[in-house]
Amino acid sequence: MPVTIKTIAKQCGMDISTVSRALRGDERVKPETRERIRALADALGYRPNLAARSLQSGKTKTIWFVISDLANSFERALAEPASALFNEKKYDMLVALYRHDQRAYQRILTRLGQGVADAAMVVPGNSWQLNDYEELLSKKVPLIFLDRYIEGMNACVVTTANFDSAGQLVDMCLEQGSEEFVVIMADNDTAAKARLRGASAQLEKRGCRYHLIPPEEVDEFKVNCQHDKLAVVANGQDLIRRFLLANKEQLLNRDVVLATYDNWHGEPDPASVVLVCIQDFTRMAEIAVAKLTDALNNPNYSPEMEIVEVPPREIKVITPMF
Amino acid sequence: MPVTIKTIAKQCGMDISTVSRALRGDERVKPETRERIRALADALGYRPNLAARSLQSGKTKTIWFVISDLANSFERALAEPASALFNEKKYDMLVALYRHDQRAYQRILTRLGQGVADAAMVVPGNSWQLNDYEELLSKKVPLIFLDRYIEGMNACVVTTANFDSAGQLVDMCLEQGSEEFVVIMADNDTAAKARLRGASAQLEKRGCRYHLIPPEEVDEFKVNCQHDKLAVVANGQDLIRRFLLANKEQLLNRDVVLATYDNWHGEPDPASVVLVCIQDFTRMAEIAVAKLTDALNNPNYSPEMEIVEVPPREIKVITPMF
DNA sequence: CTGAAAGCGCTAACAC
DNA sequence: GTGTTAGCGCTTTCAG
Repeated sequence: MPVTIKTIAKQCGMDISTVSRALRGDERVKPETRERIRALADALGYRPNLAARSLQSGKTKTIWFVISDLANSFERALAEPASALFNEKKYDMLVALYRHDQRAYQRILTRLGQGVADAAMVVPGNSWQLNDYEELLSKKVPLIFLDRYIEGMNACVVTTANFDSAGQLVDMCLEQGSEEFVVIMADNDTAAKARLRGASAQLEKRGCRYHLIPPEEVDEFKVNCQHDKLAVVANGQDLIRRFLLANKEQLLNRDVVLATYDNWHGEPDPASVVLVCIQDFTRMAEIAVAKLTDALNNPNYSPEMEIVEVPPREIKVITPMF
Repeated sequence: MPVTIKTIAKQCGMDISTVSRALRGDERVKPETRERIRALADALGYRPNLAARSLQSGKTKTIWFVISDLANSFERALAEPASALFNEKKYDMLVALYRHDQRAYQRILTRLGQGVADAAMVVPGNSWQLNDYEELLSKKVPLIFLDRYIEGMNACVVTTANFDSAGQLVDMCLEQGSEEFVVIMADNDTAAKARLRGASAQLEKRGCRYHLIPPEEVDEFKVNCQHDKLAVVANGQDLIRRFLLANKEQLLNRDVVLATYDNWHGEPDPASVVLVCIQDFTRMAEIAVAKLTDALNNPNYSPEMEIVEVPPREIKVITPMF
């Protein structure tokens, strides 16, 4: 039998309400009895039943961080600082995975609607609909979107300054001498869209020749370069590698610069330089957590559209080690 | 006001108990009324309150997957299949991070003791103590350890066949012609220990010259090679790269083979070949989930020491792309 | 087939 | 300073 406040009450001949008060540090309980009760609770290994507490209070002191999977460094880099920050504010943060699975994701939203968490941070999939969230919005579950968001949705969004950073990457490639560009970018979510627009806008502005490759075609697309110095800009190392593989011959005698986001593993080969735009995960986590705790502390919270753009932390320049 | 079974009961003039039964598909409710009630519940957007349900039942239908952070591919690769498998069995799986932080980890164990989850899968940190778990063990919370475990603990463990796989890697390096080995491996957890033992045992058996480098020293350790064909065996790409960096000069004119676990990003440079032992994450997840659901369905479950060793899925051979 | 009632563990308004 | 009581939403006997 688990130890409840009732057990404790019996053992020390007090009423359960006194025990409850003592354990939660209510001023009205006489200091001695409070200590006596606490000591007893400790001795018995008492643990408050969270289900009961949350049934009573309507709160869980839990936040869900809803993401597709753990493949993307963005989500991963965010999870750790966010969890630490929530812990400081006496919340537990848990990661829920929807695995690119519509059913799993509906299930998570349903759970949130059932009050498993007091609020949620979400990195949505790119086919998600506004009306999936209607229930949560109407229940006023504080919600914050990270990186990308659902268009038309009334919620706070924390995202990297994607348009600007893509332009910055283009300019840095130019500084490295690039004369022609390959841009491999999707436009299936708001973050990708902004990057794509940012890169193209800058390239137009600089009057550069460039090729736009949709990620689906990267394995077949044969690029037709006119210049010797090529830059490849893409969302992630994997896309770049697949492009390079598909265009091996073209690239053998060319000077290549690569530009991407978040991560580069290993040598720059076959490029001379890799530029990596590192997003400011810590800052984004801080902002998201602050916004969410504000909402939680605000009794008449109501969702409001707001987009917070966080500039990248740095653009890392990776050169060969060997 | 949220919709409860009471709301529904009032609206259709039935008792709450009937509504409860109808919603959970109890045979005793007349099919018509059952449908009527269900339709009404749907229309009102009823969502069962999980806190209430779990207070009543003592169950949460939730599993926690407790890991340090999302940096290791092992934990990440496990999370997705495990979460899918649990969903199939009507459980929600959530990832809890302890961030290499003793307090965070204690907090998680406390929560588990408070019944936030019906069971947990744990990848423990390497300084964890048996007595941290006493409470959970005594409360008979089903627990399963993955990859590594707490020595002396009465719990089921699912791990890769680390001893054997390390030996296999050594042999495959030999097949590639390696004549001398560098082994960079820690011995601070049971999995690392097994790999270290496995590699050394095989090297002894084959009579190979080898150097053992503790990970802490990898950045300074200057290896003194006698042969031209060197193999570097380590837990992870990062350690290997740091070793290579620290021993650049030594390696310039040597033929190098690298061997590691789980992942290799990018080109093999400066090696000719990288051997990557891929653990069988799906299989491990399957076993862990099966064991755990068995325990959950077993009314008189009691923890029992058992180590399940899963052979690696494959040893991938990575050769240069360019 | 349905209703009445107890109770899961805890909190909080209200007594005294 | 402490006890009494009602109730959070749901499940589950037990009656009828």
